[in-house]
Amino acid sequence: MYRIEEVAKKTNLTKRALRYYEELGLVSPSGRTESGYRLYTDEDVAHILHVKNTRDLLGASLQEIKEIMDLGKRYELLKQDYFSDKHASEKLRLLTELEGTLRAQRDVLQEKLNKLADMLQGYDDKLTRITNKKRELEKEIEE
Amino acid sequence: MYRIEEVAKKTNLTKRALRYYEELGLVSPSGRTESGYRLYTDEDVAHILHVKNTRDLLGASLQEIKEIMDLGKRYELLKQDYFSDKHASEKLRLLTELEGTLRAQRDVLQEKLNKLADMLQGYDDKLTRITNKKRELEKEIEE
DNA sequence: AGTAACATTTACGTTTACGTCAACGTTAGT
DNA sequence: ACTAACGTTGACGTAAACGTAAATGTTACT
Repeated sequence: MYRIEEVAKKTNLTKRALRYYEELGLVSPSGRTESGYRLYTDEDVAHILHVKNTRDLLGASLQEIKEIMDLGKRYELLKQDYFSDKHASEKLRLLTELEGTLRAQRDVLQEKLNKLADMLQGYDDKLTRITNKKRELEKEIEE
Repeated sequence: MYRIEEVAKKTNLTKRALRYYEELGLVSPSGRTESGYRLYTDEDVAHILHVKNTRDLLGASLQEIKEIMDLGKRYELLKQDYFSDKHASEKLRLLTELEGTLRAQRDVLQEKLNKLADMLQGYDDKLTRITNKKRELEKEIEE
C-alpha cells in the first residue's frame, strides 16, 4: 500500500490531481489509515495510469472518462447477481449499450492512430530533409 | 479565398477559435477585403488543420505549438538570404536547434502511437469478450 | 521530546481555450 | 431602399483542471 506521494511519483501526476480525480469519483484509494491517510494498492495505481492514458491519448475530458467507467461499473454490478435469469434481458440491454460506447471509443482511437501515423511520417520526412541540409552546410563551412 | 465562416466549416473550428488562434499569432488569413473581412486561402486552411491536428494528437498547448512554428519560421527567414555565406554557421546552429525539437516531438508522437496501439488492442479484446457474452445471453433468453 | 516532512480538508486563485454579448459596419438578395 | 445574414473589434464571462495557501493533525527520526 502506497501513500499519496509515492503514487504521485509513480503516475507522474501531482498530489492535487489525485485528490481532484477522487473528488470527481474517478479513482479512489482502496483504504485509509486510522488517521485518515490515503492508501493505494498496485491495482489502484494501474487504474490511475489507465485514466491518465485515456485522458492523454483519447483526449477525453475527465467527465467523459467518468461516464465510460460508470457504464462499466454498472455492468459489473449486474454481473454480480449471476443467477437471476430474470435480469438477463436487462443485462443484455446494458451490455449492448456498453458495446456501443466502447465501439465508438475504439473508432475514435483508430482514427487518431491513423492520423498520428501520417503525422509521424511528416515529421520523419522533415527530419531527413533537415539532416541533408545540415550535411550541405557543414561541407560549405569546411571550405 | 474563403471568408471566416467557410473556414470554420472546413476545419470544424468555431469562428471565435479562428480569431483566437490569430490573436495568439498561430494562424493569419492571407488577406483582408477592403472593408476588413478576413480572407483565407487553401494554404491557410491546410495550415489551420495542421495546427488542429497538432493540438488534438500531440496534445500540445497552443503556446507550445506557437513556439514550434516560430522556430520553423525563424529558419525560413534565414533561408531567405541564401547567398550570404557569412551566416552559414548561424544557419547550422538554428537548424540543429530545429532538429532537436523536431526529434523530441517525433519521439513523443512515437510514444503516443505505441500506447495508442496498446490501448486499441485492449478495446478490441474487451469488445470481443462482450460480443461473446451477448451471444451467451441471447441463447439464455431464447430458452 | 522536539522537529522536519508528510498528511488532511477547506477555500480561494489561476490558466487555457474559448463562449457570449454589445455596438457597429458590410454584403447580398428582394 | 430595406432587411437578413454576415463581418468587425472590444470586453466580460465561463468551464475544466488543477495550483496554492491556511489551518491543522500525523509520522518518523534524532
